[in-house]
Amino acid sequence: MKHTSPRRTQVERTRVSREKIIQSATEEFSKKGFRSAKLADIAKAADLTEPGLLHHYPSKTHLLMEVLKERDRIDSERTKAVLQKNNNNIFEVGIELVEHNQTTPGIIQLFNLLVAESISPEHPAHEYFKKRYHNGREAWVQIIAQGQQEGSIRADISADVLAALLFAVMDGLQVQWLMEPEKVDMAQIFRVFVNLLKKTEA
Amino acid sequence: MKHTSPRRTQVERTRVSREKIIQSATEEFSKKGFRSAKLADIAKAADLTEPGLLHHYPSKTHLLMEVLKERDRIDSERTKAVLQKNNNNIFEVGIELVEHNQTTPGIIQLFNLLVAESISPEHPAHEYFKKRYHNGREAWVQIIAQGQQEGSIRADISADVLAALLFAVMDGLQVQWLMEPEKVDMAQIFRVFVNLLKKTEA
DNA sequence: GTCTATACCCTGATAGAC
DNA sequence: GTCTATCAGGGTATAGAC
Repeated sequence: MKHTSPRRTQVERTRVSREKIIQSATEEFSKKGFRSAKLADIAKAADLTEPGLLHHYPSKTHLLMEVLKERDRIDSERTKAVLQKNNNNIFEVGIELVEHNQTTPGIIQLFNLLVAESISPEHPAHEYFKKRYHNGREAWVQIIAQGQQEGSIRADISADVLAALLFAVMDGLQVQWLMEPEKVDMAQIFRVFVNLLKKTEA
Repeated sequence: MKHTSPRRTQVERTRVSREKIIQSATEEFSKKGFRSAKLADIAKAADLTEPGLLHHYPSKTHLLMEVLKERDRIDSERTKAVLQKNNNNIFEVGIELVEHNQTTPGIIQLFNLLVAESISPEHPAHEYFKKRYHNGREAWVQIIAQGQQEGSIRADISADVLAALLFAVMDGLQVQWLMEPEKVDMAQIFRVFVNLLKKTEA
């Protein structure tokens, strides 16, 4: 009689492998960026050889794109949940996002590094990040404009400019935090900034 | 009789070569970052072969360090001049720096990319940028604290936090600007931010 | 100071067996 | 689906002539 207990279908095996690969790839890209991360290292961390990995993702670039897609999926779910929970309140939404970011240094470094790399037009993720930044700013402009209409956000500065500043503060604090994690409390500093955006009594 | 007109001493030839090398290296590192910039390309742009370049700077890492040293020299001179000219007025100093940055996209991208790469402790410029950020923030803390004592800067937020925010806004705006140069006016947005720091009438 | 030639390693990707 | 073997290409750095 055949021993059957830790049996897996082909599809399951594939799913498990791919999950491990994406996870390892995310880590390696976080540490080294796209260009200097090595397929061999990613494969090793996923308990595979290089050709084993390439069976699932035909090239390094494909792999990067899958990593980004997966992050998008996770992040957009999170953001949607936070927005609903806080009823589009910019103050709470922003703060909650920053607080959450402070628990995932790896992911923050991944984006920080890939954004910098991808400024060159030849970079495989160039268009991806251009769009991401554009859409991200647009989304904040909407939220801020809404807050201005409702009277919770100061209206003496345009929503465009406020969104750019908010975005800039988030990005900039991340760099400082990655440099000196123990000395920079992103969430605390961000809270102070958000208070600067509140409508002051006339 | 010997023809002597475009004659150069050895020392002069060396100086000219090195200047060209540093300039080319700065450009290549700006475009590709340290890890994926190629010595051959740098050499070519400086009208040299690779071994010709390596005669002056024994390794890629040495070359990077010289590029950074040179930028430091130039930047610290500039900053000193601006500080004196504006009598340590944080508003004018910051704005003038941002305005100047907006004319040198290459340099901004160089630092943006190297900072991101150098978060990994193994990166040759890791310590360099850690120090640079630390010192940079310290310098701004001093300037801001002075402004608070003089009564030009709001004192309801600590100088530490204000410096972190100022630094963050500068860095963050740079990324947005590199992404969409035509859509982001760093200086204009920065001016708005600086106004948020001014002391409000009681 | 600069060159040609070359050593040598690393890396992404392919071929083909199991 | 995963492996071993291997290739092709590119990258830093050195040796040694001029």
